[in-house]
Formats: sequence, structure tokens, C-alpha cells
Amino acid sequence: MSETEPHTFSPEEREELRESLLTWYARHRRDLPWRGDDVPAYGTWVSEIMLQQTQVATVRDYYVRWMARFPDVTALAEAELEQVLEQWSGLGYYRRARLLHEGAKYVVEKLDGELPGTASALRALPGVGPYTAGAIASIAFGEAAPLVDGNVERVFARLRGVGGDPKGRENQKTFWAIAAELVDASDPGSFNQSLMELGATVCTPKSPSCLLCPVRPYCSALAEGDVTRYPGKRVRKPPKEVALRSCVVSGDLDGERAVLVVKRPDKGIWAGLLEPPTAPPGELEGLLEALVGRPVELPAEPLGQLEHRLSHRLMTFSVTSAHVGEAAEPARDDARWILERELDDAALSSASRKLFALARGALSE
DNA sequence: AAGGCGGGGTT
DNA sequence: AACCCAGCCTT
Repeated sequence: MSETEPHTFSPEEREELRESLLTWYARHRRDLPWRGDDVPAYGTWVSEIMLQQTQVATVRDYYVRWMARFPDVTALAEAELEQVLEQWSGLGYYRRARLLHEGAKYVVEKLDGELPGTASALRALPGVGPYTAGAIASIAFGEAAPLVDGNVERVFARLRGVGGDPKGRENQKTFWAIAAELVDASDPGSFNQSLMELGATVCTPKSPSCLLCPVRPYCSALAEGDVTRYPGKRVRKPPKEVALRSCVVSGDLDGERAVLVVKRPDKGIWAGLLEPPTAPPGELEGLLEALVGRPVELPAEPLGQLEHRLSHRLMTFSVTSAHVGEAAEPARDDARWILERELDDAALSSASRKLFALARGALSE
């Protein structure tokens, strides 16, 4: 299903749309830590990477902590990957953190610490695609670069009555063409953010507030009557079910309680993060023996089951625990002991955090 | 062109 | 319980 009508506005409509959006944005924009005159281009970069497929409310605190820990591109470039992952822990899509780290090293080593100032040059940075390049270029550098994200897709689909899967090839071309046609040359950063802000706060997926919309006179979907008909449905595969067993292994280290963690491989899900020993059912005993250097006795009954839902996987963990006495150096170099009180600051996925919490809760009762 | 990659807010 | 989020990269 593709739209064939032309998606162009008259010059007068274009100007009225820009004006309406910019005026609305000036009044209704949310106060966010990455908005303000004192935010460096590096801050815009960090925020835009964090905001990929992640909502503003989730990013907020992560951004503030990140900027305190890595205040500039040099600080980030000089950090170890594991420190970077520690700051990203819980935010998801961890490849973003790796690529941001690689990008920082590239900027420091090859670009003398200066972020590129155009969308096309920004594309050279790892993790910076069409959207992010347009966002940084327009917001941090004032380039009249267009941008399309999930919010903008919805706004345009309704404004112009574009049906079908918004991620479809033809629809994407349409949206980017509209964005390029409309982007305001005098204040592209505010204009682009006004579109996203409108999508996030007014032109929402389920119950849009059309009465409050600054561009309602131009909205084709509203004129038709049923705004939520646009955009069309996205097709998604159901998540794959995965069963795993985990064992929280505790031991004594310098008179303190420590737990055994294994670093995940640097590709695939949760790449480079730490986790309690985890394996498919039937393989956990072998893994533990390889890590500890001798067979580990496991309780007959698990402490509990833990479900972890991702968009593409439904994971079920059967959780057990074991105590091994003295914490001897693990036989494998991807494993090590860390003090239990250091777990909060470790580079864990949210799933691993839940696993450790379950074991700690069960043991202290 | 399709699939992998996280986690949580909203409704 | 769906739906979707300031997407990008690999295959």
C-alpha cells in the first residue's frame, strides 16, 4: 500500500506551518537537561545517541550522570569500555555505548577533539545514522538539515494522510521529503525539535490531543475524522522464547562477601556486560565447574523463576545460588569476583540486576 | 530487505 | 497486554 498523492505544501502553507510550530514550541517545550545555551555539541551528541529508541523520561537521569562522569569528549575517549558500559547499564541497546566510545576516540585522535559540524560529515561517526546526523547538525550547529524519527513519522502521516507501515521504503522517502521541504532555515534546531515534541506530547499514538494542536488546520487525518487511522500498523515478529539457568555464586574475599561474574562476549545480546554464570539448562553445571575449578553442588530446588521480556526475546531464567567458601581466582579470564557491595555500580544488564536481586533477597530471608 | 539489539513508559 | 519510543548496523 503506497501513497501516490503529492506531499507538498504551498509556500504559504509552509510558512504558516513553520510559524505555528515554532511559536507553539517556544511556549510548550519541556525543560530538559540537554536543552540550553550551555550544552556543548558533545552533549547534544550524547543525548541523541541515548534517545535512540528510548523515551525522554528514561534518558533524563542517565544523561545527567553521564555528563558528570564524562564531561567532555576527551574524558570519554580516555575511559575504559567497562566504565562506559557501567554508565550505560540498564539503558539497553549497549552497542550505542560502544559506538559512542569509539566515536569519541575517533574525534579526539583524528579530528583534534572537534565534532564535525554538518550532517553529512557527522555520518562518518559510528552509531550516527540519518536521524542522529540531522539532529546534531540542526540542534548543535544550526544547519538546515532535515530529520525524521518515530514521532515525526506519526505527525507527517497524520498531517498528510500517509497510510501503511511507516517504516516502509516508500513511506520513509515520503517522510524525509516532507522534512526536507519544511525544515526552517532560520532556526532548524528548534523547528526539528518542535516536530518531535509535538509527536511526543500532543500527536501521541493512542489519544492525540488534537484540540491543543498548533497545526490542526493543516491536518488531513483530522479532516478525515479518525486521526488514529494514521500511520498504519507495523508488522512485527513475536519474540523468540529462550530458557536459561543462572547461578549466583558467592564466596569470601578479603573478609567480605563477593559474587562471581562472567563477562559476556563482545558481540550479540548484552555484549561485554557482566552477568552471573548463565547457561542453557543442562550446561550450567559444566560452566560452573570450568569457572570454579571443581564441581559445584547445586540445590535441588531453584530459588525462583525470573522472566525478562525484550522486544525480540522472551527469556526465562531459573535461578539458583551456591556458596563456595574462599573466593579463589577463577580458571577462566572472562570471569572474576566482585564485592557484593560493588554490584550496584557494575556493568550489568537489567536482567542480571534482577537475577542478583532475587538471589540476595532469597538468601537474606 | 530483513533481522538483531533493551528496557521501560503509556494506555 | 499492546504498542511504541529523538535508530543503527549487519547480513
